[in-house]
Amino acid sequence: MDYKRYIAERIPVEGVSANEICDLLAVPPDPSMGDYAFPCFRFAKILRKSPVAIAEELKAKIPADEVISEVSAVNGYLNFKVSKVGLAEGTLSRILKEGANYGSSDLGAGKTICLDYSSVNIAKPFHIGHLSTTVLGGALYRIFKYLGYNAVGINHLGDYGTQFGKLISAYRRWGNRELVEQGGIRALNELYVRFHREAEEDPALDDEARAYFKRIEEGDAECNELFEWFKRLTLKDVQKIYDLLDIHFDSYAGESFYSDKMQSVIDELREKGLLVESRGAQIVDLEAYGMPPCIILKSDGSSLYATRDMAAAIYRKKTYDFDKCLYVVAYQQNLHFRQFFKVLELMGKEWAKDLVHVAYGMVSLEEGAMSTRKGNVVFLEDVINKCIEKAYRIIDEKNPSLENKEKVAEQVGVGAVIFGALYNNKIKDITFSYDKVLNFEGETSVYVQYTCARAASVLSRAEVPASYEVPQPCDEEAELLKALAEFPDTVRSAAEKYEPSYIARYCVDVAQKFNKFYFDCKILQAEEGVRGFRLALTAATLQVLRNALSLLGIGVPEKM
RNA sequence: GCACCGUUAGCUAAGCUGGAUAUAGCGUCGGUCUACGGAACCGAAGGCCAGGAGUUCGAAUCUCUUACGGUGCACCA
Repeated sequence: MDYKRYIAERIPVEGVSANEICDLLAVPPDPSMGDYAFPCFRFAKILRKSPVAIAEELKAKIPADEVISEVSAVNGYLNFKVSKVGLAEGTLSRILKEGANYGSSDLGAGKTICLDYSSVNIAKPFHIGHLSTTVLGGALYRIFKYLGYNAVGINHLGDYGTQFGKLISAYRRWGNRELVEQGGIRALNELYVRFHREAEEDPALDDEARAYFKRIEEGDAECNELFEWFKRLTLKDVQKIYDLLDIHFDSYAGESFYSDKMQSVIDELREKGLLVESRGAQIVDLEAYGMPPCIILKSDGSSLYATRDMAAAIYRKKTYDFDKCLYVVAYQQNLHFRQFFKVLELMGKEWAKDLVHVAYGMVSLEEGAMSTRKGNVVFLEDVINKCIEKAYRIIDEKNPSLENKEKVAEQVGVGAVIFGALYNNKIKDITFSYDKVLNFEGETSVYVQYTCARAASVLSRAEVPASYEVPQPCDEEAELLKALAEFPDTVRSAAEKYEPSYIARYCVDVAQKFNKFYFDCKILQAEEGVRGFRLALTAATLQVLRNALSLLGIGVPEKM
């Protein structure tokens, strides 16, 4: 049940609706003060009474009942305690009944949300700079699905541009079939890095690359065949990582997919009189909006990123009729998104307001920024493998007899990588360090998984009885119950704010509360009349943590 | 120069639409301790919430401003 709502309906303040009161209800800093608090300060002026007096008067008007067990007036706050037995019964029965669906809803029924994330570049290996978009997008995708939305995951492949001319040039000069077949994407990357190194000495290489790219565009069979091969290799390589991270897409329509869909955008811009010539290029002037112009066509007549993105947005609207379209892309591209969103708005697309740039902070190394061209990158595959290895070593040491250690080590190691990327607000920059990712203590996924393993271990020794008494919960139990009851709200606000970190932090909060409970209260040896309840509480905790972690793409081993 | 973002304990961070003594983890020091899994639990030390001004009964939170840091600003994506 909704306690806030229940309480709000019983607070009689003249001229203030239950809805407004509900919004004002807060949670006191210390549970001993109460479960909910109503601050009376802002009514002092209207009612011409002191907040303390208002609280006292309201208190007199609210009788305790089977839900509200106590009302008190303290320093202008009206504090409420709710019946813990009621809280326990309601929360536990709901979680155990709904199971894997606890926290889900039909909030988004009938609505479609497109999510553009990960967007790998062909022939470039996945490095830790791609982790955020992939893992954030993947989590949001699952969260929205969980809330009943029709989510469309789009991997907007970076498969268009002169860099592919460079790649073909490098391959022709220094590569061969065997080399690339054996070395895969890393071999391609080395060719690419070498091209840049040599092009610094010999600028003629750049001309050659441009010529090759032109041939791709013109449909030259040989060049396109090579390019398709590079594309296949990249997707195959990256799929390994997507499998580990539990990432899925419904569409792989990338930049090249839109190469024949840009002309109509250009025509429309021209028709609407938005396109003007400037310094030889075709632009949309955005000075009135405090932005530099959005370049639509270069002076040589070729298209740009913004043009393709607009074509893609229009295509997506037409194809999916989305209610929202999210772009999970680093904040460096902030201006670019503001520009092309504005141009679409100027074109009269009323749905331009539904385009959202979900910006996140950048990842750098302790030595500074990463650069694929210069070759100083940390490959995601290496990071994941190191984490899995470390997990394996620890399992081997702590629990040598564990079955399927490899599988468990994978869940633990991969979980650490995902969790590390999702634990903080997405906008914050991250300095990557192995020490941080490989830390398995404290506020980490490993701590949460360990908590699950403890709960699962208890439950493997005793089942939750079909019916059980609910005693007056102690503080540790009550705190845990309150946290469990919050899960549906947490999922909703994570979706609203596009912040999977809310869920990650929630997991740690629940785990901490469970561990406190676990330490202070015996479960299996509890006296009759308490044991069933504690088993149910344990089962409910495990269920909620499973649900929460699965939204992040993290698995829960039974034992570890 | 202009724009956007950030600045909270030694380090890494929470703090939702302003509300009661600012919250965790790591690290440090001390304790629980022979267990329903110690990858745990408890306690201590550690803070002019970058500086200043304003709005308000009340500001880490809102506004303005300064400083520092990051990012972006015309034919790359």
